[in-house]
Amino acid sequence: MSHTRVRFAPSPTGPLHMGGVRTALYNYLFAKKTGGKFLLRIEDTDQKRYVDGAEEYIMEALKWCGILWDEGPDTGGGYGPYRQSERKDLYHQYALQLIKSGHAYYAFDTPEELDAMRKQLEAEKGSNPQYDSSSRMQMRNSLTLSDDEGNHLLGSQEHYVIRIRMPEDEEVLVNDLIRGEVRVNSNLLDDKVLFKSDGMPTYHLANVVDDYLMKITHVIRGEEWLPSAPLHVMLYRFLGWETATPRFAHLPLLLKPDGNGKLSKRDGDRLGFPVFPLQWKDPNTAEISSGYREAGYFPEAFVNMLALLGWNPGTDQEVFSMEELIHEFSLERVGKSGSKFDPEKAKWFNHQYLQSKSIGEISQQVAAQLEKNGIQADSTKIESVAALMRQRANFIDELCEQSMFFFKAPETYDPTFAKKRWKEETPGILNEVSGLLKELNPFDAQTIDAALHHYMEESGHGAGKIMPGLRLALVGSGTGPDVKDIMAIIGKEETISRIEKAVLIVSH
RNA sequence: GGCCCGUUCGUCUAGGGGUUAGGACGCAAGGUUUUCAUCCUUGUAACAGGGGUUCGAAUCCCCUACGGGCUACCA
Repeated sequence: MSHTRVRFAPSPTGPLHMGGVRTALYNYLFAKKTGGKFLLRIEDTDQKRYVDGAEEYIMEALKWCGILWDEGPDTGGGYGPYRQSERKDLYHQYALQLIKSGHAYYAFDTPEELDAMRKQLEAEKGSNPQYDSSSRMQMRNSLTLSDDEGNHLLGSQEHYVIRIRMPEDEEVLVNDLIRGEVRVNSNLLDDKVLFKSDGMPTYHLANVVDDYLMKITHVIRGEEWLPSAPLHVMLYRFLGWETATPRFAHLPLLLKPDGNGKLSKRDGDRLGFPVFPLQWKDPNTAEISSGYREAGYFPEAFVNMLALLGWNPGTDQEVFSMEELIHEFSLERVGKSGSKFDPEKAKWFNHQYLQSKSIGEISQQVAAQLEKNGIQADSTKIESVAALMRQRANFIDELCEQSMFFFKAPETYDPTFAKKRWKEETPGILNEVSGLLKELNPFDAQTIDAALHHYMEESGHGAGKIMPGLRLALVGSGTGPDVKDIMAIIGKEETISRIEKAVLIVSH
């Protein structure tokens, strides 16, 4: 059995959509699972739509996700170049080959003529105007023109395209790994342009030629390509590569969380979640689109979430490392129907990873985030805070936000909580507690806890009389972890000082 | 309009003739005897509709409805 070779072939027309990332991921998983190669090929045959920085963005995004290619524009490989614009000279000969074998022809129709044809056909037939076997003989092409005329036009620098000559009434079979056999009659297929007047191939020709030359064994791509798959099958046949036709797998689409339709950038803006892996700034409009990386997602969580959107292992397991995904993945377990993206579940995945990462790694990121907010602290303290606070958060920045009081004494006190829990006797109690805390040594959570309980017994005050006041003094609000843990982390001096300050301020 | 693909809790999904239709997210209630979270427990909720096939259909077939994709000298 020959080695599997799959490719991800994005077009550098902008940032990579998360649906595109998922396509890349499934290709990658399939390649690694089967011990094959994963290649990255840039499909930049449309120079009009080329966007500066898009190619770099795609590569950076894939790398961030840990989706690494074995062959690609930067890494090279035995089948390069991996940018279609650099393969430009390759394609013409195959178009020519098709013309010679009678499977393609030159067409000279101008855009205006094509437009007129469509309008006329629409009027005549009521619908479905196509450049196909039924209409091609009414157009200006090498089939209808005399050889002399045709040659003259070709020689006179007149713009022309090369179209496939779709045969009449033939059944075209696409064998799809996900959907089974899809049959289409060739009468429904039109004479698609294969070679454009600008000297570039269209996607259809280029992807078939490159897949063949790059020895691609499996084409795993989005469902939007299913309608043109029969055309690609025909191309393999006409080029004489029928036995080398790759297996196809058309992936279901990623849908918007509400309503219908595929997930778009608009939905992200509207519902407040990123649809791109990385932040992107449009070089033309300067418009900024948010990314998962900048939103605080771990790449592992992002990838994990994406993997489960359309694929499942058939077990209850939901958290997967990349290694596990590679081990478990199979195209057979990819679903057929589109998946609505659920931003809430995405957060849940990040929460899972925030819990399972090492304290060291979490602390490092917390420290970096704190520094951005102008806070420096020693790593031991940050580690304690991270360990105590991470289970309450989904993201690093959320963790930091909720942990600010560890590093800065409260300047205001939540009035609602104060009104409810700060009683007349509270200052007195807090003064007693603070006096007691002064004597504690060591000042750790266990000792503090014991002292607090001892005080409760002695004084007869219940926890409800003591704790809320302490919390307000330490945090400034009614939220947070156990007060004894807070005290232990901020230390004796700071604890005493915050209590004294609160006693002074909260009671007015 | 035409062609193609699809349809199980609100969402992601398991299920491949016989199940109390399972899990997860979300939501709700209770618990962890200070809060807010986390966490644990419980609950909530689905086979689009109609015909077949069969002793028996979520599972197989057909039709309808609905949804989506494609229908460029874009990918």
